Amino acid sequence: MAEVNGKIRIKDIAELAGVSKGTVDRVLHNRGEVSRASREKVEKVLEEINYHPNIHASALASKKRYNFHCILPDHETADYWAYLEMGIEKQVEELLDLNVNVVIHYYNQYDVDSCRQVYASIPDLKPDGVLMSPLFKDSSNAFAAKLKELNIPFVFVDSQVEGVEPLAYFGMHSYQSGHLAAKLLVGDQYDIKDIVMFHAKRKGETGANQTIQRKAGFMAYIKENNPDCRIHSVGLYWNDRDKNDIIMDQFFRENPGIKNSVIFNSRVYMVADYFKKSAMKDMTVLGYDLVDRNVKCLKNGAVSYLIAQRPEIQGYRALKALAQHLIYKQEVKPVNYMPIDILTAENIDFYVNFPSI
Amino acid sequence: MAEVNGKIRIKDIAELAGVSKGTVDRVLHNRGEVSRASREKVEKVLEEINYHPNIHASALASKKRYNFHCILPDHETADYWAYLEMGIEKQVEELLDLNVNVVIHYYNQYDVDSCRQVYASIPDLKPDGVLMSPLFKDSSNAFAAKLKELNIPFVFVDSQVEGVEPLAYFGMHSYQSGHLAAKLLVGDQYDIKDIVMFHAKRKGETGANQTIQRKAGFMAYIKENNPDCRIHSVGLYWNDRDKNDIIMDQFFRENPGIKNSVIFNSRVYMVADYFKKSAMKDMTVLGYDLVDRNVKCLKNGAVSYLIAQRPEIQGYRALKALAQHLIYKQEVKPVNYMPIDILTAENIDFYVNFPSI
DNA sequence: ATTTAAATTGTGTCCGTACACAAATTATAT
DNA sequence: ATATAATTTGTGTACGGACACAATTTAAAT
Repeated sequence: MAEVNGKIRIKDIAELAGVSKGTVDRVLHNRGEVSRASREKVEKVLEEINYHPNIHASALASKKRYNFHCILPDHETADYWAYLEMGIEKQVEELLDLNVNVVIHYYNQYDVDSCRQVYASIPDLKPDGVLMSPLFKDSSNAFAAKLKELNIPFVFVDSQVEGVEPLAYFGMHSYQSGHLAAKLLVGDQYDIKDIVMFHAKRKGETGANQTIQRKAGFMAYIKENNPDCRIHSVGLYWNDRDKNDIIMDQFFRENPGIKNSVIFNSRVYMVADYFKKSAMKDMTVLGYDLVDRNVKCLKNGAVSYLIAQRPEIQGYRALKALAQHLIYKQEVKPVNYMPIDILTAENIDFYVNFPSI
Repeated sequence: MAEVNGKIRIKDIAELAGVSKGTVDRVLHNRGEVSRASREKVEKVLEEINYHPNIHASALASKKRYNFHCILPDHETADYWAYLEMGIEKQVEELLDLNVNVVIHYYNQYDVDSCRQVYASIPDLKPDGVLMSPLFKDSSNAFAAKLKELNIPFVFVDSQVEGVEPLAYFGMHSYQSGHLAAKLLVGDQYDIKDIVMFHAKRKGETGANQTIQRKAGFMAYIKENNPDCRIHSVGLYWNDRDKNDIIMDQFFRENPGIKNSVIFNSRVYMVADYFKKSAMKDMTVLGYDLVDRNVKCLKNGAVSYLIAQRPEIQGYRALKALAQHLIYKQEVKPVNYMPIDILTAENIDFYVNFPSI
């Protein structure tokens, strides 16, 4: 039998220390001048008792106002970013009564300029904190440096960029997730000698950083655990299905018998659809992220494994990190790698149905 | 760019409706008598604006006191129940300033009587809510009925018992987790023709309910997807390592070449240790729950897969469910199946290092 | 029409903290 | 020693809602 309690308030501390509650307040929050004698009296009492401020009273009385700004790629409903944003919204609800105002800004993830434009508009808004997904490496780096200069704390979600330290990062350890992908796809089935890996044919500054890391982890695992296995790389155009069909037709004509494929992003449903259309049964397909179409493929067997990274929690925690730092003055863990979740037809339902926050 | 705000308080509603804040309060909380005219005026205003009570002010002003009682098996550090209890403690912290007092009672999970004794002691404590792990089916059922009769809401964690509906259940869908275990262990590797399944040789009323379900799901999957596969069942004594060695020695002498084994509880490390000791390499071993020793086995390769069920979150959410029901008067989802997490050497670190709450 | 009871409504205080401001004390200057 | 400034301390109010209690209105009884 264990019990918890103990209610001591500021006025109790004041009484015990023989000072006024104003002085206790000054000691607690390090504001205003306090004579050495008073400070010591209060600190002595604080050491002896264990005081927990009443967060509700504190929140209620606080006169401070905060403005947080979030910068995310524009997105569809029910895709990866939508889930991340849902997490943000959840945290917004909790921050509402803390006088925190949150604004979300969107940029086109295929257009560096749109992103730069958003970045440029932020400083004038005098944010108290910024949450951002630094898809564009260079621009994001420059913006982060600017925020650092302005002394505005910022957090990264989804991906990191080197150069400037954020208050916190929430996202996947991409390299390790590639390792896991390889383990799931071939594991120690040494009879698997060919794997096809699909990737996007894109251009520009666009990140891909995430997928590059994933791929690297994947290849490293294969090299170490199944060195005879060949990895075939095929580039696809996500927005041109007809072209893809031709590319894939040709590839599988030239490489029949390949049964294992992997895609390091959320477009795995496109590949799965192709296999379905081409009546290529018994393919083992692995991809990333729980977007609706992927979930469907997982359930009907067209995709064997999805690797997921709890985007809602990323958004929720990242925004919360700003509040913890600015409002509660708590320490914030700077690097937060998300769990790398493995989803199959057998466990997907419980994953999507369970409210993660 | 999206924004959220809008601060309307009770006194604003009162003003708009032309009544006093007391009346608004009565309408909002359905307490005391309110004339039809007043009620309608207030309700009309409420429909037009969107009022969100300030949870901090509400918590601060509330004069209610609550006593929650939790009933758990006694346990070691860092085992399944310890994690569940950590989740409870986390929630306790959040409930502290809501004037909620939480007491945890322990029983011996191998002794029905100790459990009955705890159950018997609860009603006198006049709990406002109860959280329990109903390992012992019959006794728990009777106790749940008693609580129902006393009109005390209760939640189940870990396992369910039929008969009496709890306010909420948080736990794994055992049957489906067995399915998943089978998929991971044999998947569509049709060359696997033998599997060994270890189970506890125990006696008494003790649940096992969970493991029975897991086993059933496992067998069903094998039967459907790999009907030629034979499942060998071996009973072990968890507290007698020497005896187990003899049993396993004999089994593997009689059945050489079996490479796949499964255990439907957290004692998988015992089996893994045996394999290690007996220099039986390349065994594929699957077990349940993230207890420390299992994690160690997973990392050093002695165990291939662990299936986990987020016990901290079970505890956290279950206790929270009581608060949501009693304090916030919110609806509570009655059945909450936890995600069924798949852990391997490749993703375990991120899982254990990520603070789940 | 009064009185009395019942129903309804309004007022005021408290919860624990933050913070502005006034009061008191101490230091400095003349 | 006194005036003045600087430092330190104490007091009071606001935050928004819960709830006790007083005040008022309406209904019932005589």
